[in-house]
Amino acid sequence: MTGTRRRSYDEGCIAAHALDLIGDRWALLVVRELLLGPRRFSELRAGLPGISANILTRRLEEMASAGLVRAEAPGYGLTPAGEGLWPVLKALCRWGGGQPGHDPTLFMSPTALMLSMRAMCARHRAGRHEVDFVLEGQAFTVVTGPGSYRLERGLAGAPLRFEGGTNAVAVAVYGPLPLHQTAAGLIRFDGGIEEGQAFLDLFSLHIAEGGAAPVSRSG
Amino acid sequence: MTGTRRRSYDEGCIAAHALDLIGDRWALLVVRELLLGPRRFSELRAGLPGISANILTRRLEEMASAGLVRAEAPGYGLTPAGEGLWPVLKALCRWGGGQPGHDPTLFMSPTALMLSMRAMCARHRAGRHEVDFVLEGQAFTVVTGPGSYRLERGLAGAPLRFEGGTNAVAVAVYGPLPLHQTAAGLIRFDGGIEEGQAFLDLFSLHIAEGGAAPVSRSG
DNA sequence: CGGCATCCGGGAAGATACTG
DNA sequence: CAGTATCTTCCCGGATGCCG
Repeated sequence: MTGTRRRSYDEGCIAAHALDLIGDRWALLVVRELLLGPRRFSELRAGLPGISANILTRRLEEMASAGLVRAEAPGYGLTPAGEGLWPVLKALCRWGGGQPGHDPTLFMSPTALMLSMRAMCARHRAGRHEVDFVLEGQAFTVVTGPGSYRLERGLAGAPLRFEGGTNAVAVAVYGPLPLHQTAAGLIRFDGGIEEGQAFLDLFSLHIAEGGAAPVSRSG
Repeated sequence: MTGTRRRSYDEGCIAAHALDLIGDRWALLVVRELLLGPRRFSELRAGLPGISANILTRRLEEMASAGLVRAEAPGYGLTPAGEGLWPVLKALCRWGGGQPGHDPTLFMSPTALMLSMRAMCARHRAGRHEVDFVLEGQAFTVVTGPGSYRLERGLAGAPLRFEGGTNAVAVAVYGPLPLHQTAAGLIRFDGGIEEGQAFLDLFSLHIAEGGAAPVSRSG
């Protein structure tokens, strides 16, 4: 049987309502894995190695009945409501990047890294860059510009290209080492190293607070 | 004693890390109740009627050891890390407001309503308004301006003033009726009804994506 | 193999009663 | 007022098995 009546906060607060819909364990991480396009059941499992199959099945059912996910041709995709969760995930990334206890050596899915970069990019000072990524065989393209950030699956034959394990590329992006010291090791970098460094300099796990007003007063 | 080892997603993803810290049930709602200043244990319970005392105790302990909450003079307050969660809560509000199934007749805490308004205000087209609120005895002051929104506890003797039950005021703010039809009933409104309507027109549960202005319901 | 159903153990959530 | 103690309920998560 379906759970008939799911656990609810029973509040009129819209944040509580949101948490009624996507507050269950794994739910937002499933959204994360689907944000760049539909995925098959096994691909979802590969991106969420900690989830067990029956929990993923249950989550997908619940999220489908909540209107966030729908079964598609060979797998599952987000509905527009599900895609609307990107700002939530982005806010989580920007907050979580500043919190201690983060262990970048733990498993990271290619989608998770690419989305975290979209969340953490200082796009207001971004020049135009076209960058291809190949992370454990999965291809992505990033195009930055002043105030804009485009991220898609697939390759574009961009002048810059990173390839390697997701965690290794994450170290290149967020770690302290300059690109010319990183590239030789676990990842492969193609393109101009100066522009590659300029691109990587856009990303930091610790977001500058925006400068003006404290968060508690405005926002 | 402490839970020794808390459940974790064991991922390097920073969103997963964030959820490790504030993904537990009730955690973000506790943050919500504390965002406008410290609260006593009983005040937290009053703002979260669905939580039981032992769960609240446990959550506060865990959130304290995660560095989000600290025991203060008579109760509990947020640390800077905890206050940094406002963008997450704001994103949840803005997403949840557009999701079906929301029941505004359910319990709503004064803090929840005031924060939801800060999240949903179309502040880019806000004129300057000073508004006092008294919700079930709790006082708040809102000052809007173009692009700004200040919200604090306490009264400022503002020219506009709403008083009443939280849910009734929420209906006035988000509901379809114009102020002159609402005010007579469950809530009390003091001040110029035109300016009051202009103020209320800033708020909608459904955020227009590109910033297009929702239809005014004053006419 | 991909997807889903079922059974079971452990642990968190939840209700209630009680204590300093 | 601010929790603690205890009991029950339910969800999570692992293992297994069924069916396409």
